[in-house]
Amino acid sequence: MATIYDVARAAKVSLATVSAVVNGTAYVSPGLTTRVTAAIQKLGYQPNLLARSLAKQQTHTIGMIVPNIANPFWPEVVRGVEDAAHAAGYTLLMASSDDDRAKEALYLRLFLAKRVDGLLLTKAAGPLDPDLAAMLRTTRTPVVQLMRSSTALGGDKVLIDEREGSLAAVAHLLRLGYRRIGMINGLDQVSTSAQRLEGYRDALASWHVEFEAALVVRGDFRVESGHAAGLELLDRKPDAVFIANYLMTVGFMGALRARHLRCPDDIAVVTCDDHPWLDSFHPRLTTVNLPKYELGQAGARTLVERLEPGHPAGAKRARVVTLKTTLCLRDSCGCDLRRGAGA
Amino acid sequence: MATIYDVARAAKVSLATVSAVVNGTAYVSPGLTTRVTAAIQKLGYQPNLLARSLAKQQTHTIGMIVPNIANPFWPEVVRGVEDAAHAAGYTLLMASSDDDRAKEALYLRLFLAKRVDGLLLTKAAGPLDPDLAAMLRTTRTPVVQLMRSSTALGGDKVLIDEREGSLAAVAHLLRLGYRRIGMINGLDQVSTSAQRLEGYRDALASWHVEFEAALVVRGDFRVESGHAAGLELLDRKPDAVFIANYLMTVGFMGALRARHLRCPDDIAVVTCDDHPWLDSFHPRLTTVNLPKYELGQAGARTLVERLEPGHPAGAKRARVVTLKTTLCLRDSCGCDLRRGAGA
DNA sequence: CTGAAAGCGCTTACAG
DNA sequence: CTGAAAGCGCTTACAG
Repeated sequence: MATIYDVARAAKVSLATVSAVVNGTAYVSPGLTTRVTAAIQKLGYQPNLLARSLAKQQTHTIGMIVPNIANPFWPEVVRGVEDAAHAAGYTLLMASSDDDRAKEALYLRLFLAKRVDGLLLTKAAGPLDPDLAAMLRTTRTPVVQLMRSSTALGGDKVLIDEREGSLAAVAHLLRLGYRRIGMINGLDQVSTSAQRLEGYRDALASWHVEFEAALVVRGDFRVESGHAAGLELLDRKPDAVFIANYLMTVGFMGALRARHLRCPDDIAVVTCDDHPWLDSFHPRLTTVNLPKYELGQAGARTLVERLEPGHPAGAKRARVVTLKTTLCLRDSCGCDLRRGAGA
Repeated sequence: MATIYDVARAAKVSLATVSAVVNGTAYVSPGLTTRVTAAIQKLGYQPNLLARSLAKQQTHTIGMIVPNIANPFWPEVVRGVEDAAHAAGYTLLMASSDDDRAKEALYLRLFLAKRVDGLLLTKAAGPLDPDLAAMLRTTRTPVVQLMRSSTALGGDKVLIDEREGSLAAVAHLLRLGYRRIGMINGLDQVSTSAQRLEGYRDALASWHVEFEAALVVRGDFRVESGHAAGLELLDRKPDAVFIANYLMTVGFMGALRARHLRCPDDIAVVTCDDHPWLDSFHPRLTTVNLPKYELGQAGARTLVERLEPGHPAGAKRARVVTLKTTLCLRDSCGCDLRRGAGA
């Protein structure tokens, strides 16, 4: 690969001049400019961004850590990030933590060592290694928390109003007349799980339905856990169930089949996270639609704003943006069966 | 951040000594070693990988370009890549091309400028810019082609035997007695589309069913195109249809609803790409299961092998590995309805 | 076994 | 407006 030296030599100018025309960072006379661009053309010169990054102390790369890219919730979020990041001139380093703190720490250190300009983090279940928190602080690497909020970390956050979404979902079930509403929640020590539980409890409370601890069981966002949680929950004879994500709902449907139960006839289901294909297959799921793409997009934009000069970095206060959900009514809640029944 | 200079000064040794203990690249006496490690501890020194990369001409980063991470086919592939790459000490730069050649070229140049050690590329529809092909060659950046094979590019390939998968799918439909089998294929100028069509035609041929060009319509892998293609195809009264991916099948199901047709009662469907949730919703799709995770894993491993020394880079011939599909029988093909009917 | 020096390919004051 | 020089933070021959 040709270097800036080669170009300078070919154009018979100095390094600084080449750099100036490449970056448009200073006026260069038309004559020299054409000589330089010609040399660049001829040599096929492409600036080495590694060297540039080292010199400028800025990589134009952002690191993103999600729990698991293979969980269908995340790809759309990543796409939002990718589009917004790219539009602002940033590239994306990606990794999955599997909600494993050790893995998360590993990737975090790695990304820091690679000198990403900033991080988009969906905190793995549990606290953040204090070492890491300190490192984040001393390196002054901005991190915006995405989807999940950890108190171990300050800074910007882009979240979804899970409490309200869950409340709406459970209130809908209550309105339809269901009274033994189970819940399959996500991992403990994850902020969304706490918020969803809160929404669930608030809905029950406002309908004066007593909270029954045995009706909420915990999963880990994966299919198998939804299946296991479902079997456990079904023994307690709920008439409806609210599930924290799609993959666990898939598992729950398997549990239903194992018990020869039908949805929504025997039991109603409302779940979090909508997908284009839910319309086409039965039972058509009623869901709390989470704005995935917008989440990623807003996250990346927030990070970029924090990164770009012009915003006196230290001066700007932490920002937290909260996106709204919408309830997406279909068949699995038993709307059609129950309409009016609970009124 | 502390630099290697700071460590050297604190430990009262030279740079080379610090480098030697950090990298374990040469013997250092126990005394100096402890002094150095103590200094590293005390200063919280983390090597700057950017500087290292520049010096070593090696970033331990690989770039991956997929058509669209939000298409549910890709996340699992990315996960396979991520796991294998990370296991070998590589980080992943990711981008979606949207099957847009210009976007692909942009990302390719960017990744090259960032000096990725190698690339995992699922070629966007259409040829590769000759400039880019030349650049890939002169920089000697290994690229392994994933899922799709472009003749514009030599080198390693990790593919799926789409022809055989499609043949099995269509043969299954023929065996059940269907004779007017439509096809919704993917984008033109994409190798998988050609192979799937080939499998479709071969199946028809071996059953002595005449190929009817009007029965194969083209989509672009997205939901809307499956819907539009479906409406078009349904006018031609097929009794079964083979669809090239999941998203288009989702769109096709919408077209079925619009025409008040049921699957499999009125029309049978077999599609490519299996998912955990297909078991839980109706109609339960019969699919050609594509080994997504394995594809990504094999791709990353192939690339890493090409990258690691010990394998005389130039000497090793291009390798192409082809993964097998399996037919996953469920309800949408009408197995239950038709068993024996076509025999 | 250890250290001084050059080099990786850029950017950016600072003179002229 | 243009150029020589130092610096970004490492690695790696090469002496000693």
